[in-house]
Amino acid sequence: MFRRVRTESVPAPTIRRMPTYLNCLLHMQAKGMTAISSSTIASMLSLTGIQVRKDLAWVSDSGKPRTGFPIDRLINDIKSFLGYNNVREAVLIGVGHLGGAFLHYSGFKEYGLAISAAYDINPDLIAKYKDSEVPVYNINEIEKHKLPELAILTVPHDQAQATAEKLAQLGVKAIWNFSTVHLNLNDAVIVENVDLAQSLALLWNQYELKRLNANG
Amino acid sequence: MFRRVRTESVPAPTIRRMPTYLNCLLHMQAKGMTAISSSTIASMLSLTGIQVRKDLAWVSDSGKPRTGFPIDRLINDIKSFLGYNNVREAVLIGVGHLGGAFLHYSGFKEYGLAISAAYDINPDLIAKYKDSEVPVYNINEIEKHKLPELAILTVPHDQAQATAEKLAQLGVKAIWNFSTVHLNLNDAVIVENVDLAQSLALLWNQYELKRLNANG
DNA sequence: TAGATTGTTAATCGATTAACAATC
DNA sequence: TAGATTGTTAATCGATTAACAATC
Repeated sequence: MFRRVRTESVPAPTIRRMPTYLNCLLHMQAKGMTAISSSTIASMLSLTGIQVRKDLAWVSDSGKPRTGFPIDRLINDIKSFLGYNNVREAVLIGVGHLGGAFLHYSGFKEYGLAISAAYDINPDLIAKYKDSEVPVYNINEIEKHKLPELAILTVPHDQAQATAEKLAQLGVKAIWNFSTVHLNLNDAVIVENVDLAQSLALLWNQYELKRLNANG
Repeated sequence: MFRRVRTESVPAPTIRRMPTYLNCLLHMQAKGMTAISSSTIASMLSLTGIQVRKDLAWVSDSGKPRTGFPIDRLINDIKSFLGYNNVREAVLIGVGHLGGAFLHYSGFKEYGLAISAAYDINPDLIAKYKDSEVPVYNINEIEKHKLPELAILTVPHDQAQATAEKLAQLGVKAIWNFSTVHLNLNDAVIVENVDLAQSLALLWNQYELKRLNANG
């Protein structure tokens, strides 16, 4: 297991590509491969070998001239970098359509993420998940509980800022924000936004560009 | 309505920020404001005035010295850029947890996106949405239907590539890919990936960095 | 050894930031 | 008019790509 002494921090684009590399490697591992070169990875992911090598150098020193990267070890190095080898607990705030889907979604545990409890303000939704494996509490009770440092925020946009402030007050250190609202919080709290509209905007822009080019 | 003659294309980071600007402006509009300066927008979104001005220059020429940007017109210019003023039809492929949430989600229509039909391979899921407003068909029937050019792909990862190939064959030009698989398709098809693991990786990295700094 | 593939150092490219002239 | 705020042109910063030496 490789751990770089982090004087510089890993570039954000590199971090974003890591789960993609991991996925690709798991696929090749399942196929029985034991080693792979950067250029093979690159061609599978529509990248360049240089970029793959530079990215992987941040998290692993397992690359060997001639043979490339040993898949098992590289997978472990990436998982370790991404924190998948430890379990991180999180609370889920809001169990509407999206939050409800997360409550059922078993995939998070592959990312080392475990939802320990969920909260909502709506008694109907709380009742709906009465028999859920993850307990769903009324948000009024949240102050009675010891919270983990990570929260997943899936509340309607008009409640996002107020809820986030309360979470920060209760000791939450990082918020995975699925509302479209930009949260204004103390710098001590890390916020990562997931906004589908951003992704859709990129898709649409490319689509239109291609259409315009095609039609002269 | 402003339309730049696109010789250069809009930078991706700029495109990604557009929905955030729009959201902020809608908020201020609801509060009764009629004009706003780039630096006010910037302070609300933790950006700089310069960046906001440069971004907005791509989609609007409504900025005026002394008074800033007229909110109504700017909103319209951004909506127009993002394609929210027209309706784009899309098919939804896969109605599991995430796809099911999308089927109910009314928010897409604000983005000018309308799900015209959904498909799945699982008869139980098809039956579950028997009375859904959006019809859910068996994917075996998909070839009988005329498809729109946009597809939302929410199938399990082991079916993603094959399904995408079929969609491409049937004339789909753009795929919004929620599976974690990198799709290898003809260049004619645009693919935009949404991978929660990428976002989680960024969150986690920041969290760890801060923790390491705090603990010396 | 020879040669494929790595990691590093330098060059390029693009986005952000700074400086400032234009203008309502 | 004076001054606040815009848009533009230049400088900086960071990521990607290229060139190449190191090495198994």
